[in-house]
Amino acid sequence: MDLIYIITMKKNLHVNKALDLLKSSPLKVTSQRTRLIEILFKNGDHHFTAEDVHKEVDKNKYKISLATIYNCLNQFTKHDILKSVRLSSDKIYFDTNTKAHHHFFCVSTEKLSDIKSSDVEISNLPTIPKDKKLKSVEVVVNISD
Amino acid sequence: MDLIYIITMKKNLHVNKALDLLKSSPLKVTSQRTRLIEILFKNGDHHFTAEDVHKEVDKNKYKISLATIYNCLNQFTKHDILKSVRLSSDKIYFDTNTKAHHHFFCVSTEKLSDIKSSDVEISNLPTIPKDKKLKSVEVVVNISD
DNA sequence: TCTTAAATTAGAATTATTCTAATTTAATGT
DNA sequence: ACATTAAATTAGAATAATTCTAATTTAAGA
Repeated sequence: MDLIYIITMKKNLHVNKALDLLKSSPLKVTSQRTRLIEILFKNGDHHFTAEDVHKEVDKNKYKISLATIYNCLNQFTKHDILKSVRLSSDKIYFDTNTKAHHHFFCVSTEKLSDIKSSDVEISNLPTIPKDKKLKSVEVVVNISD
Repeated sequence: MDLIYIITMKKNLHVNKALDLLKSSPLKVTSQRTRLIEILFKNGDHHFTAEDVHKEVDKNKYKISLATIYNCLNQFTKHDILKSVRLSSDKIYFDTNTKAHHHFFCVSTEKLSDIKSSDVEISNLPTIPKDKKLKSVEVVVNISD
């Protein structure tokens, strides 16, 4: 009995980290947000669209409306719990890895995957136009089957 | 009178190049396509959305439907007369420069501009996943006011 | 000129996403 | 514990860019 109890207590590290980020953000900790974080972070770094999340929510028989899914993904992105990525796709992708890094995008499967930072290096950062400030540098390597 | 005639004959180099591409493509040369190319290429390399083109068409009092503008931009892209670019924007951008190159995107003004190829260099191209083939490498430097 | 496949068009449809406005809830102060 | 209030959730409507449909027109080759 004690053993079962211990196993139940064992929480996923990535989930806990994301929950901590949520707690230390100005966002309120709601059951929807907690459940979404559990779904999104349980398998470590990965990539998904709002529709992917919607399907996973349904599969888990959670009742979280699509509007809430969009709200949460956007709020999480704003507060650095997620990162969003735009590609040659009509959908917005989200990434649990919020650190600066780059991506492969397979145009056949529409799947996104990380490029290790060490695997790509930009040797000549171009000069930013006068009066503008740098936001981010995104490298997308488009691949196909 | 002869002089006026000569000036009228003087055609824009970029426009002529694009018209030649159209002629040597399998696409039919229609008045709509010719007019669009004249509008798009008259000022050399630049960037625009379908809506930008729609406004310019209206300004020139041409009657080209929005459906045709979309059809043409897509066909031109497919046949390498234009190139399309996706960014952290809900709109698709088109570029008269079809050669491989990179972009600044200003998130404040939503304007796209070219980065000279010589101004950015990727020193370590990451290893493409097995069974996939490389399509393109796109570097977007997001900037803001 | 005839033929035919391609192009154009208006307007409807689609799709991802955002908005609205009513209801519920979390967190704070009493 | 309880009341207050701002934030969150929700269903469904709205939006906006883009694509589709199906009827008409046109370019280009026989």
